[in-house]
Amino acid sequence: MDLTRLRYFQAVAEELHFGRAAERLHMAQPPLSRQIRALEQELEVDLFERTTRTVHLTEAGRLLYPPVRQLLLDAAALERRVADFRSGEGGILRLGFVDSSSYETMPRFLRAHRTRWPAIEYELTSMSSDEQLDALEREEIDLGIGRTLGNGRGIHSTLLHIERLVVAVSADHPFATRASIHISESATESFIGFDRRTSPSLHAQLRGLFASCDVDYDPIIEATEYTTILGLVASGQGIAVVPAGVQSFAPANLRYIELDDVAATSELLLLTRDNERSPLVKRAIELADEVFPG
Amino acid sequence: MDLTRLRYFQAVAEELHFGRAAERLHMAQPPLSRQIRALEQELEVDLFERTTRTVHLTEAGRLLYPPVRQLLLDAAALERRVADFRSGEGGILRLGFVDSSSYETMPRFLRAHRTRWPAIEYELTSMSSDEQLDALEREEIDLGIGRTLGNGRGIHSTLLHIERLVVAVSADHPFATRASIHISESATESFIGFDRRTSPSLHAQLRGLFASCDVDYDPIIEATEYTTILGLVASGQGIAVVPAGVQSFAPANLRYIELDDVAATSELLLLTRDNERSPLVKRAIELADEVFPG
DNA sequence: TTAGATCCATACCCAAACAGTATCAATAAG
DNA sequence: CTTATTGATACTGTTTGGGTATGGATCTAA
Repeated sequence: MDLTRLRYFQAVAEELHFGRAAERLHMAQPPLSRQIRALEQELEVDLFERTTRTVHLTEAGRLLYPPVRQLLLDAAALERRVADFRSGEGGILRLGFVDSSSYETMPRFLRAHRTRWPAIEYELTSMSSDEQLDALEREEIDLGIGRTLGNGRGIHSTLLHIERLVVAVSADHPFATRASIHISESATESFIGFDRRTSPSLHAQLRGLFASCDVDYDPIIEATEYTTILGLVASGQGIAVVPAGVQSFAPANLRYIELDDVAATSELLLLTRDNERSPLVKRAIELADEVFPG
Repeated sequence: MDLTRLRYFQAVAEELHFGRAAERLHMAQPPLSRQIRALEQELEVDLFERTTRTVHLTEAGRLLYPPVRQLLLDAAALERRVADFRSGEGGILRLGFVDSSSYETMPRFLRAHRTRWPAIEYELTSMSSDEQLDALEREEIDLGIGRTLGNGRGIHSTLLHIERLVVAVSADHPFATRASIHISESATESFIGFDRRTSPSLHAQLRGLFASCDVDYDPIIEATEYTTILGLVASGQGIAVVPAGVQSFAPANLRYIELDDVAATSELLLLTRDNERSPLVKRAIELADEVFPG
């Protein structure tokens, strides 16, 4: 079965006249008649009932016309898709993002991007910052939203947002009534943290921050999603240090406490390959500069 | 754009190896390579990035793969559709039915038919019995559910159901408290009836029935749908003689009264062309005999 | 009734498309 | 440095598809 023949079928089915259909298809009538015959023999059903004066659809023809029409429309859509891609209006962006960005920054970026380029499609994968750097190198993603600079690995980064770190505690924890605490006060706490194997650089960053206040940051439970971490915190199994962005995830018995320490921040970065040549990615970086100034 | 080339594209995209893809397509590798090149030139985009050792999809290739796969699945579905038709399991039945059958008999017939032949599609058109006879002759429908025999017009009929005629009156009408009446009692009533231009034979039938009791049946309002007629009756603008089947349509202030006259019946018939050769229609008649015995 | 017009089908021809074989060029592995 | 692997190229024979000319059937009009 061949799209050309289906196009011929559609034309004849709509005109119910071989001459006019041939004209519409910019061809002569005899080859059109022959192709329709060939299609009928291929399918082993008659599609038209013809006398020398009239043409009309058989039951099989009526049965086939609607889906054939749809198939041809879909094929045309496919061609438009290619045209969109060539014009730079379409394409596919593979975006990796850290789970903690999925509450604020990632949706905000995506919304702005979709508004500007509605024909572009996305392949979204949640992954840690370290996984993003690997995935960028292996060309498995085009864009990352993460927290780790990829210096010396051919990774370009654009600052999206400097976030405060906050402490998540359950509602019945002594800290819950405080407006803020110092890191040094948390020396005796049990921590719940992001999985250190998945995200070693995040772990190292927090460990360094806490060490500067003489606190040993060594989570007793680790998870790979913030909903898991915060659920464990809410059930009173420990406290967690998290980026401020996740605060929009607010179950009933969970409280977020500020950290007084000036250094308690984390940067969300837009990560791309240094040698990126895709205009889609370049324009995405420019858009990020507009949407997240400073 | 050609389905064959899209099939080649799909094979290479899935195998990521020209040799294996060619094998899968039962062809030699060189023509496959050439066809892929031709497709790329036709679309003016590169679909694969190839070295002499590796093949992988470009962005355009990734963008195209899912819809191409879908298009090929749709094309395969089209072929199955034809196969279903040839095997007699599929097809399209154009069914005309009188509005009054749409409350009981038509749905019952359709349910039985769909259960037996799930791959068959339907084109349902509400039309009067007389319109059905015309439509059958003009081959615009294959099957009719109506009340008029098409004797001498090459129409075959199968009895589905003998229905009592009943009288619909509004709740505050004198007849409303009666269990039954005689036609002769309705001599002074205003009638609301089915449009006589649309359905002359139904009008003639009722007129004849009432004349045998010396009542002049001459509706003052006529409509082409029973919901309209019964709405007007419910609002007290007259009474109507209707087949018992419509009683399942029961608004609050509407009452149905039996007719004592023995002749007050109407037959629902399955109408087909006498010279019908379609096995679909023949089997539909057989099914009707099973589902509506007697 | 007949001449003309209309319309789909058939016959024949040529050009373009396509698949096969043989072979080349580039790269990776030992 | 040799060998195996893999995609690209060159060349050839066959198939496919479209064009022109024409035939045969049917409807219309004089």
